[in-house]
Amino acid sequence: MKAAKPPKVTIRDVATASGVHVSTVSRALDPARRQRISKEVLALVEETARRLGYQPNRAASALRTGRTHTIGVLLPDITNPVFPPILQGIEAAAAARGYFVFVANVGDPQLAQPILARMKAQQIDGLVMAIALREDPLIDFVRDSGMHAVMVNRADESGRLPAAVSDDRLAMKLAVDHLVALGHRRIAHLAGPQTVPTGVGRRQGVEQALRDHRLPAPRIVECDSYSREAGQQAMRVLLESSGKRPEAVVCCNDLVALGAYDVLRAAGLRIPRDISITGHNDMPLVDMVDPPLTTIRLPHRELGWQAAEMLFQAIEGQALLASTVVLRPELVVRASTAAPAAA
Amino acid sequence: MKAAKPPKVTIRDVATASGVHVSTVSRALDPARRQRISKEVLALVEETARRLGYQPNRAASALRTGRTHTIGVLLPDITNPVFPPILQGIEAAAAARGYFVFVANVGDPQLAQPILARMKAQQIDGLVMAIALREDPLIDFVRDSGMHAVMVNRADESGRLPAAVSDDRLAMKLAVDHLVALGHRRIAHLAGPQTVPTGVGRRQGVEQALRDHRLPAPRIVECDSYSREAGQQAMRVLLESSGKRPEAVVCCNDLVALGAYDVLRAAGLRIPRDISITGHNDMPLVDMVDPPLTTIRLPHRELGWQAAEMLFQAIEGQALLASTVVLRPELVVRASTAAPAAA
DNA sequence: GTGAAAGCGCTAACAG
DNA sequence: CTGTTAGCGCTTTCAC
Repeated sequence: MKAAKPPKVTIRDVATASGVHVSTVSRALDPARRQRISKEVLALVEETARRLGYQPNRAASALRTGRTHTIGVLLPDITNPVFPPILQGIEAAAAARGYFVFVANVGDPQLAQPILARMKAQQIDGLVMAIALREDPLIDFVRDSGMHAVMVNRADESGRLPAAVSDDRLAMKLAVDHLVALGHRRIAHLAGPQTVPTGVGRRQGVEQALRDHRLPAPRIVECDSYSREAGQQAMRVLLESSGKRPEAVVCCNDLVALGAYDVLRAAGLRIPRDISITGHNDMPLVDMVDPPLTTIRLPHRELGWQAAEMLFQAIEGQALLASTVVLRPELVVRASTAAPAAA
Repeated sequence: MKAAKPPKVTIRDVATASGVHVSTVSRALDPARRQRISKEVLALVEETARRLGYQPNRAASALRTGRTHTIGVLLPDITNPVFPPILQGIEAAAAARGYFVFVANVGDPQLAQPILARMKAQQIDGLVMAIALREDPLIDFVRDSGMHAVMVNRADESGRLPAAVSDDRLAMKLAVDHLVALGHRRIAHLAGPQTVPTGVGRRQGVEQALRDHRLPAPRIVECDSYSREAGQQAMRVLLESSGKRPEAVVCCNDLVALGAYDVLRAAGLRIPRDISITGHNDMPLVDMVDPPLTTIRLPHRELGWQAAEMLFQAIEGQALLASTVVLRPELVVRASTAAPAAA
């Protein structure tokens, strides 16, 4: 039992009600060119539009102009806490420009292409991609489809698409510098999957930072994924490997660091007394774990905002100011790092 | 420098290429009525459509039919970890039916109405609302606008809109039963804001469960919001109030419980030795805090899925199977609860 | 089972 | 500055 359905009021109704032609109404209601309308008519039209409760029909305008004021966002997993703030940033930028955002979770990479096809059918004006592996053919597919697109969080190394990313190398340098300043020398790295740009970038960041300090190259164990389980497994491998135990471990992200926590605790080692640990992302609640995690905070929301802004620039035909925006991460020192026990 | 823009292929192109009329193509490509087309023509049309790379233009079909295959979702804050799984559920249900989802963060309740107006302009087919206070006029606004809408996570007590919710009373009963079984008698409750349905429901759940055990009514402190800060403040009030210290505290959600942790730790009290704590939501990482939090797990993803399914039923004109779907929460016992130290 | 024709609501030339 | 006209791509009567 719905209430009386509100009678759809169109631009035509507004036109007849205010005694002008539809095209005049169309112009009056478009901010971009209401200036070409006389003050009186403008006021009249706006008034009657409000009075009648006129709501423009975007579907009609989309059909005519080919622009829907809609963008798509492809995420691997909205449940992963790095993505909500990114999405929030995108959404905020979109709202500020009068755009809406379609979100699609692309759990299985296989689904990306069909989802993209459906988004094209919906006539999206542009696309923000937070997925894409290294050398992903999807990027070519997107470019060839002639769609405006940008990447966020994961850079496109080949530069085929604009991107907004955090500086992975700097992030790892911040972690290493901190550990070195505390007096650590034997530093290991639990690296992210080397199939993904961030995995590579962070590993290189650790390596470079250690070189800069003229310290030996880190022992590196690669994780299968950015998960706690993968972190556990990698930490186990690290502990079981020969040689002296590292004094500190730089982890590719917080979940992996927490996986390392699990294994170290099970092995009877204390953090940070026996070993220091750093993460990356500053996920919610990592300040509540035991011990609170020293990590790298990323400007996730800002990343989303910037990516969306770049996209809108492209959509609106302006020259892009930059093809890659790199934002600065920040070190957050907590209790999982300390000077080594024995000098 | 874009690649050559792909020439838009329309239904008309498919028609001429296959030597039939556009309306035939239209029918052939619509699953609902391709049956009225002869096998040969059907095959021919499908083949040429594929060959030309035809993509239907949803904007055109939307203009004609008034259906966009698009729904809107209003969230208070996607950054709050309860919402991503809900959104994921909604999105999955939508994708399964060929719909897309507009997400809007409604940080300030004042923004809800303008956002809604814009969504209407976009011709959304329906709306999932995860916002709405008790007695929220927004609900009337939505109903009066003649839009299909459902609520998720927060119920509409007045029954004006269908809803998918978790059973708040049962959730609190599970927590109380657990604490009573451990031997606790003096149980307090840090309640959620009583302006919000969940805040009221959970409080009533605690009260009822204690009555069921013939135990005294709980001491109750109301939190300003579902945040850690509010939890700290409420716990401080509880500790400073007169009377014997409670043996256990049932918190309205995990963040509030973690706020309680902060204050108890600062006061030199140990959990669970001196006091037991329970949460609600089973947020990511609450199993990693010190001590791991006993809490209530909600079927968030399922909630989103069910809400979306109800919405689609309404959109597609079927009678709703239920006006409120209530799903079962589940107790997750960890280390923040234990028998009281002294019997 | 298929074709013809009209039109959803809006915008973009082109006149005046 | 405003009106006229045409049509975006699709669905849907209504004929045949």
